[in-house]
Amino acid sequence: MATSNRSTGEALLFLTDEQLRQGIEAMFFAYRGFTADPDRILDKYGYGRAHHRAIHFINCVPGTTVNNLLHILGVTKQSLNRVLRSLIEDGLVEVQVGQKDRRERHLYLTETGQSLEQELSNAQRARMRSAYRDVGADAVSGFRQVLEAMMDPEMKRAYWKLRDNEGTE
Amino acid sequence: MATSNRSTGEALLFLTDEQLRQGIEAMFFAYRGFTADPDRILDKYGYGRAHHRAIHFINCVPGTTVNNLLHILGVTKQSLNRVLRSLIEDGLVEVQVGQKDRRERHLYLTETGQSLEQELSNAQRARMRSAYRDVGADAVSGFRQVLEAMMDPEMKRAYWKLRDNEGTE
DNA sequence: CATTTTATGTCAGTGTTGTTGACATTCCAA
DNA sequence: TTGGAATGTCAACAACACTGACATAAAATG
Repeated sequence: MATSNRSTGEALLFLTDEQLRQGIEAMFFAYRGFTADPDRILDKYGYGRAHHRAIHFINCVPGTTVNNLLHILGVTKQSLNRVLRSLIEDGLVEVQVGQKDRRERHLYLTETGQSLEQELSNAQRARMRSAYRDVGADAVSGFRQVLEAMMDPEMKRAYWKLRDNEGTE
Repeated sequence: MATSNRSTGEALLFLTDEQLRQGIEAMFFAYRGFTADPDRILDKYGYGRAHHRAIHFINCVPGTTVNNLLHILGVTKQSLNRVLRSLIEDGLVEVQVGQKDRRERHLYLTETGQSLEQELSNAQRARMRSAYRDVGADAVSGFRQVLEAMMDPEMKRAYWKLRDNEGTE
């Protein structure tokens, strides 16, 4: 494997097993940093990462249904339900029964929920902004390209759908 | 916050809250892709991500001690011990009492362990290689720069220490 | 040599987050 | 109207992280 990479010449040196291994480890350590700040905040309120993800995407797509959220987050409805229940009980998330289809539950952040979302995303953005600023626009563009190329096709669709929502609403 | 970004002019458009939010979501979805292939393999053997991480770094630094691994992985010894015990029982990891300091346990992959490590890292590298190839060397360089800038300083040291080990051994 | 520190391992208990299984509700179509 | 599909809820369980307490062994220090 390594030799076949090398045999293709210097132009593809960035595809050696060693380079790929370093990329894998960089992802591992960077993701730890990526979640570290929100984790500390969530701890204060007795929440975990699952709560953060739910809050993030409800804020991103207000009025989304449970089923919709399920697919974005990639967990079972039962797992999501536990998280949602505590967020609803604590008054961070509001539920509206669907008007067209009364099986559906539409989810919204309350003011309290929005306030926590702000606290979380401010912290996460601060780290991201600092990293972006350190490396410059070109590196950021490369970063985004690689991440997108690493996603499962299904996740890529979810990712673009979110970006489209943001653009049209 | 958003307005303060915009007021700095077009040169820093990549630092808008919206750009940062997209970066955050890209990290989330990409990390899911990043772990998806190994997760499927681990499932076959009844292992989880914790086992993968241990196997990866034992393979990377053969003879590492438990304490060393603890710091790299950022988990408690109780948590790591549960994972190591099952890997040792199943004959994937071998333990050698330290010769200089007999309190230390040095960890090595057995042949079986190396074989699983190969299976896992081949799958993970395949996705990484495909992503790298899609976007080219420049984008990969940017990717690596941003990841490194996102790490906690302590993690950055661990990351570089691993890269140095690889270079000198 | 006595004491302290370090490295490791274990037991018990807890919390978050994922899973399945069972079940209720609602909608729609045959 | 009856049966199936979609949606959501409740209960029980498993994986894996955590803390705290404790045991052992060996190195380091006085």
